[in-house]
Amino acid sequence: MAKNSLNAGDWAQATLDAIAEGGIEAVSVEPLARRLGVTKGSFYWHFQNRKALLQAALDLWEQSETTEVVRQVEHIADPRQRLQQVFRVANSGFRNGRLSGAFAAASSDPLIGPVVERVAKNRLNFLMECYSSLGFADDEARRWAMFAYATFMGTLQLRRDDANALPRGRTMNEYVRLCMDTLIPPLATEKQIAAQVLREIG
Amino acid sequence: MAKNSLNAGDWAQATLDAIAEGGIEAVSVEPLARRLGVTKGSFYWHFQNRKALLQAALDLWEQSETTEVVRQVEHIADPRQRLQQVFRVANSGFRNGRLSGAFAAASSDPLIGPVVERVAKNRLNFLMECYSSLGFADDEARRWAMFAYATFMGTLQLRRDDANALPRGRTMNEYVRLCMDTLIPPLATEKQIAAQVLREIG
DNA sequence: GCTTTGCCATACGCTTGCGTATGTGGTAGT
DNA sequence: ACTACCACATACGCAAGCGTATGGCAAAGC
Repeated sequence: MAKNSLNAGDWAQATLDAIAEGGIEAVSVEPLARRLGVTKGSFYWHFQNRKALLQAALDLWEQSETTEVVRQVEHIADPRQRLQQVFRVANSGFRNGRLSGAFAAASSDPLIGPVVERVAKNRLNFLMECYSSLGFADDEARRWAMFAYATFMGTLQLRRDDANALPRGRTMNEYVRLCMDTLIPPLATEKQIAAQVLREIG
Repeated sequence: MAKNSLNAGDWAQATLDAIAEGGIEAVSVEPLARRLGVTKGSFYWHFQNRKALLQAALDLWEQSETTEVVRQVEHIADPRQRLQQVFRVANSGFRNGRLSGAFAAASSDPLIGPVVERVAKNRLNFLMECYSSLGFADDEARRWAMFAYATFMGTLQLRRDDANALPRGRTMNEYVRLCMDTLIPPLATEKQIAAQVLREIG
């Protein structure tokens, strides 16, 4: 038995690819089988039904969206640089953006909704810890984390909505820099000083 | 002939409702007919086929997402207050958020993609004009507009992903205030003054 | 070499939804 | 009252997709 035969993981990966292209409605057994060069007989050997396939794809996505992404940035000690890396990782890969959008749009599905909610909570908690490490109090860190999370997700959606609106290269770098400079703010004390100084000037 | 009979607009509205609940795959003739208390015979009297219905729903959405929203805020002269109102309007209505998400997730559809792109361009241009009115140069206004647009859309998605993450009431107001205070920045000259003062202090 | 097991192909019935063709009741006009 | 027409309902054929049942074949084990 060489590696020319498929396993459940191959099906789950192909399912994620299909979802990224065509949304949740693309999770259909026979088209996926044609895509993989086999027939339904193969599928119903590895999975009990369509629902089990969707569950496997969801597990795979949740895994790679938490463990994998966090692992790429946890080695960075400085919270500022870590946040920057999160932003870059979150915006790398057209596929991941479309996957997030597809799952979010289908969150009314009782199988998908809880997973989307857990992933969102995890990412929010991670961002919150970053801002806590920057010295913010809990409630303030939570607000900034939500703000940053919204901007990250919105940037992905902006790329999906109008690919030309987010240009590559220099202009994109300037946009990223603006977001990062704004989303990694001076600490509250520094801000108060600046505000006071501005008042004295004005 | 009283008003107990349907017209094309009723079908388009019901289609938008269905999309907000179940995504694009919910645009199916017979379930929609059952939802409206009629049969397919009614549908194929008002529309040529399913594609025409989707087109009508898209037209209706594009109309209400540009003309309608812009009309709610264009009477506000002050750019700062106008941006605040845009943020509040964009975040009002759970249905509109789910509609945007559903259409964005299905932007690979050749019928949907161009509409989504036009709507995104329109909203971006409107935000750009707001920032231009605040005194920003074109390229800087464009960056801030993209930033604000991403945050608006991301906040909507955050509400969809995890409804509990965006609390109502006081905490929500503080979040909105943080976003607005940050997204409506001091002008470049004021910022430079503040930065210089901070350097002198530090 | 014979059987077993893993992996898949083929064939079938069933449901859902699309599109069409045609029937049908109520209303408006005359 | 008779007709015409609007806004459906009904009935049909068709295709796609799900799930099942069964056949087949190559490698592995003994």
